[in-house]
Amino acid sequence: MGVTKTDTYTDQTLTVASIFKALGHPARIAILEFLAKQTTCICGEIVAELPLSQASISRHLVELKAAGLIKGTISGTSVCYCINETHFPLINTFIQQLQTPINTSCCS
Amino acid sequence: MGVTKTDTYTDQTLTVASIFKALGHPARIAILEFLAKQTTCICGEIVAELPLSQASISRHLVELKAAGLIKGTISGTSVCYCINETHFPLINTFIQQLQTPINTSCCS
DNA sequence: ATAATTTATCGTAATATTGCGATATAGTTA
DNA sequence: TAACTATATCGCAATATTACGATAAATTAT
Repeated sequence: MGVTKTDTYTDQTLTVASIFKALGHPARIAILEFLAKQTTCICGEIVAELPLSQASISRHLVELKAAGLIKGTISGTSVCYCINETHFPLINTFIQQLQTPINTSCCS
Repeated sequence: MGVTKTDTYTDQTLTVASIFKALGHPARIAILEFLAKQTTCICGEIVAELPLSQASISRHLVELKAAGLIKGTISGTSVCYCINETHFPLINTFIQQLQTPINTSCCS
C-alpha cells in the first residue's frame, strides 16, 4: 500500500524515523556535505554543484528544512541555507541506545 | 521519476544515504528499539510486538540486514536477529562532520 | 514601471516503497 | 515420512518519492 501505520508508533519513534528519512537520499546528503564544507551557502551554488535541476534541489531543500536539518535565511533575491544542528543530539542518543550490550551473547 | 542519479555521487555519499534510508521508517526504528531492549531477539517476538503482518516484518528485516544494521542467526526453525554496530561509527562521523562551525556567522 | 535574477511551486510521468494474503521453504517433531 | 512451526518470498494494489520543464512569486536593478 505504500502507507505507514503511523498511529501505532510512539511519537519518539516517528520523529526519529522522519529525521532519518530526510537523510535517506544521496542528493540530500550531498547538500549537507556541501553546506558543511562551504563558507557560503547560497541556494544557487548548491544547484551549480549537484547534478540536479533547480526545481529538484529546491524540493530537497524543502524536505531538509521540514525535517529541521537546515534553516534558510532570505538575503535579497537569494536564500542562504545553513545546517541546523537541533536534532543531532536526538540522532546521537538513538544510536547510543542501540549500543547497549544486552545482546552480546546472542549473535556471536 | 522516482529514480535517483546514483552515478554522480561519491560512494561515501551513497553509502551514508543508504544507511539512513534503511533507518527512515518507523517500523524499522521500532524493530531496532525492540532489539536493543530485549534480552532475546527472535523474529517471531518482533512480529508479536509490532502492528504489522509477518510478511511485512520480514521485509523490513531484510532491508535492515541489507543495510548492515542487523545480523540474523538461524537457530532451529527460528531466527535470532541482533543489532550490527558496524556502521555506527560512519553515522557518528557523518553527523560530526556537519558540526564544523564554518558557517556559524551565516544563519544567525 | 520594466526587465532581470533567484527561488518556490505546479503538473506530470516514472519508479520505489509499503502492506497483506497466499504460498513456498526449511527445520523440527511425532 | 508426515504433520507442525517459523520465516521468507511472491504477487498484487495502493501510496509515496523523485525528477524535470514550465511557470509563478519575490526581490533587485535599470
